[in-house]
Amino acid sequence: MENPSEETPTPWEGLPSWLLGQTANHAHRLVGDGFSSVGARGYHYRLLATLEESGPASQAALGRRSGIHLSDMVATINELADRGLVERAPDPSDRRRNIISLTSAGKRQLRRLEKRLAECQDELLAPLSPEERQRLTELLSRLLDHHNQRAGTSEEPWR
Amino acid sequence: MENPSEETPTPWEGLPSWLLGQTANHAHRLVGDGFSSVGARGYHYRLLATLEESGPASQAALGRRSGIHLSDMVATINELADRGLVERAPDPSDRRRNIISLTSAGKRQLRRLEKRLAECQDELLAPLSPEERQRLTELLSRLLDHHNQRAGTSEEPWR
DNA sequence: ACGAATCGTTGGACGCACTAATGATCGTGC
DNA sequence: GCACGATCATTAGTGCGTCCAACGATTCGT
Repeated sequence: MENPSEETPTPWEGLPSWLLGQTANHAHRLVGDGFSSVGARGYHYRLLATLEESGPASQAALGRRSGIHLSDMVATINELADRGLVERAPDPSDRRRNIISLTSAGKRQLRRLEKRLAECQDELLAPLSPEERQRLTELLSRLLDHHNQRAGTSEEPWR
Repeated sequence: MENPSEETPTPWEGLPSWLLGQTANHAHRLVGDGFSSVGARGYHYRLLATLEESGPASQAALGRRSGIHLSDMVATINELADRGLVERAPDPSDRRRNIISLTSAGKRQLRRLEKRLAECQDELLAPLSPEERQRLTELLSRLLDHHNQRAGTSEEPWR
């Protein structure tokens, strides 16, 4: 939002959905800036992290594990491969697949991103005490679980 | 995110910034769906609400009050004007300006949107008790205030 | 009267999420 | 053994929200 100068409060300003969205915006900007300061963005971190924790895998598998849409994997991997952080190699046992793996440069970049990320969490939660941070995290987790569940169950009726 | 099916938890899943973003996503979808069920989107509500509370005004003024970028006001007003919810008239006293005003159809639409919005808040916070809702709102407000303040102060050095 | 500021508008960008369509390739049921 | 359906990678395009750069037209300050 460009102009935070508000004399008269707007009707939507107190709504939880608005509060959530705005706070998430700040968080997003914080994290995004942190990432872009080392030439990366969210998808890069998510892919690198997934790659480290589950080892080399096909794009589709990585997409499932990281929650990145298959369509967006292509560009993300292109970008990372261009920077030499990741390698794309054909799978000899299944010619449809590419096997993506983390290079050592990729690992170093991941370390950098993790560091930035931790710093951002702290900046984000700066005005909150440790107990408050804990409570906020717990409340958000509950909300998220609830809504993720709803999303999962209504799609299950396949088969 | 397309695929919430995760066996192994990912490293970023517990981070406040992630929780915030995901929850905000659900909220955004909820509200967006609510709005689109009456043929509107977020900017429409914000503009209509601003219009009601501050009366007819120029696009620039409305942009400042609603936090909608001047560039985006054009399309928003076009869409609302096409639906007859808003009227664009030249300002006789300043030919640069258009004066935007709310029609009665616009007011009715605003009522609908407010109703949907309230329903969405409830759906969003469904798993939380009234006290928890209160606490969440308070924590988020604190965070938001903190970060909005930071944004405001560093730009002040005009004049 | 002149330059600075404001107003509306256009056209573009970005990040994230998602849909649809295509051509390869694989696997299974029959 | 092979046809059909599923899976994989890729391209292209949508949507929302946010923002930037540039433009002509107009008005304001001095």
